[in-house]
Amino acid sequence: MAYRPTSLDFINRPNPVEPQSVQQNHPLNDAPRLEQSSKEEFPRLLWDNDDTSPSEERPSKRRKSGDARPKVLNLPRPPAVKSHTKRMLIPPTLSGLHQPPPDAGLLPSISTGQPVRDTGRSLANEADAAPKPTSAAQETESHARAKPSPKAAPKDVFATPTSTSKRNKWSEEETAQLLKGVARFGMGNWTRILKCTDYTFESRTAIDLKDRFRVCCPDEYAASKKPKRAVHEQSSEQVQPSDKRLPEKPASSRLERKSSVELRKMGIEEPFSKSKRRPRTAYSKEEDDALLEGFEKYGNSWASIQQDEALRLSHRQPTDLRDRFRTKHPERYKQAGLAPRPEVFPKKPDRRRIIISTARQEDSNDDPTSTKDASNVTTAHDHRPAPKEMESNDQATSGPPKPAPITSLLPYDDVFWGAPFSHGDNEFDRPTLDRQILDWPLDIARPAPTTSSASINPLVTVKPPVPRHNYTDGRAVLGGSQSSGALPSLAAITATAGSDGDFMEHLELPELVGVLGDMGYESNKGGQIPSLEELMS
DNA sequence: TTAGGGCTACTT
DNA sequence: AAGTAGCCCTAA
Repeated sequence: MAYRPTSLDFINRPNPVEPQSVQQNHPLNDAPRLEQSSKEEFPRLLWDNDDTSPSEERPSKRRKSGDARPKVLNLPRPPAVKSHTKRMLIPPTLSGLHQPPPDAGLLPSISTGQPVRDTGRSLANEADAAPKPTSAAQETESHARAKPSPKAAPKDVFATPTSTSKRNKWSEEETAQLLKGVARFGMGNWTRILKCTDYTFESRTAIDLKDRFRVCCPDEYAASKKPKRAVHEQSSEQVQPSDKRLPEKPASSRLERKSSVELRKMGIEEPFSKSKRRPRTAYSKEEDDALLEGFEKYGNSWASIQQDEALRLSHRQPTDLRDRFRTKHPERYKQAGLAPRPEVFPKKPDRRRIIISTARQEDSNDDPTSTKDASNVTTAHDHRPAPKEMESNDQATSGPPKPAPITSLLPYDDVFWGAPFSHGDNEFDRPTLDRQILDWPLDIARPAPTTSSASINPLVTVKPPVPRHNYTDGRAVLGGSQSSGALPSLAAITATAGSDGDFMEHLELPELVGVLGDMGYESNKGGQIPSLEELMS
């Protein structure tokens, strides 16, 4: 999830008046933090953390990976983010800057003792001022957002360290900004409102805006959610003065509602318009078939597909057809030489645990009863296991719901092989087994393990996860699964060990035996995985 | 007109 | 809260 800066981010910048003198090192690599760096070091660290020659010019290009340098700081790296992305990720080098210094409570507040927001400015005055470009509006967006607005005084967290609540309460003024933005851009254009420099928000996200609007104007929001016809039917209700609405919500949320009088005070005369966004319409099987047929006929000429009357896709925009094909047939889309849909970075996994699920072999993949019931509307993930399917193991039959077993080992996207398995001083870095492995012998219905060993081989019990992410470089392709081209989990790799003798040649992942070796097991005997008893002992 | 990629409603 | 997918924006 995108990092959301808080007021601490601004407050905890190095104090220009009284620099810290306490030595702080990076918790991961013991490198000195930026706070200790001199002014000369600062840009150097930003641009090139290993460059020790001050006279050397800053390189105009990024260095190639082959340009080996001896003193590279081995910092963990965040996921690659495009330069123009709006996600605000703090470089690891700066990771200490958004944490309170150890002596934060001793430092005076940077805000000059005015934690109370300036609420004296009346909403009417605010409304009178038409949304004209302000000085803040003339700044760049990032600048404007990085610099706390004078209207939104930062919380005095140093003076009251215990009051650093995670709840960022909406002020009247901020709410007025939001409502004016909605009146201007329409409901649904939350990001646009957020980006607009005419309005200032306190570290809000687009979802925050939507949530706040839903609280303040629940009827308008609800009306905007209804289908178009229903919205028209509700039009009289929509223009009804909001202070006469029937109370359906608890009193607490009613207090937040904005009456039409209040809205008028803010300069909002017209009822809120809905976002111009078209309603979502799922694709039918007929449309998908026609689209596939059209693609085979016209290729990526989406306009041609749309205009072909025989395909009956004229109600879809060419771009929509492209979008649908990209989602529905990613492989074919890729084969056409087109870039796949940009990947959304998954949540950072918890690498403290390696969970081995006790998924049964018989309920894997081939069980048609466990698949999500097919609806008329097809989706692009039809070939994937639905979440319900993953939970359809015997553990889910009764009793309190257990957390769904995680069927992949060592998620690929955050593998940091250097430290966790080599640092013996942190037990949380060590792999562990899920307790559900202990249920395995109780399952009498289970077929005998494929190994002849009398001991339980936990790795045989691993349910190979269905690949979810495709990779085009083929660096991690198992056996014959070339077509999917997906990076398998370690579970999938180990489960197929022995059936495919040379699979290791295609992998860049570390061998499991190496991992086990770091746990204290000697590098294996002939590729044998240690038994559960050995692992548990 | 298309490609690339972001936004957001909706579902789980 | 996270994932998915339909819609949207914008550069080329």
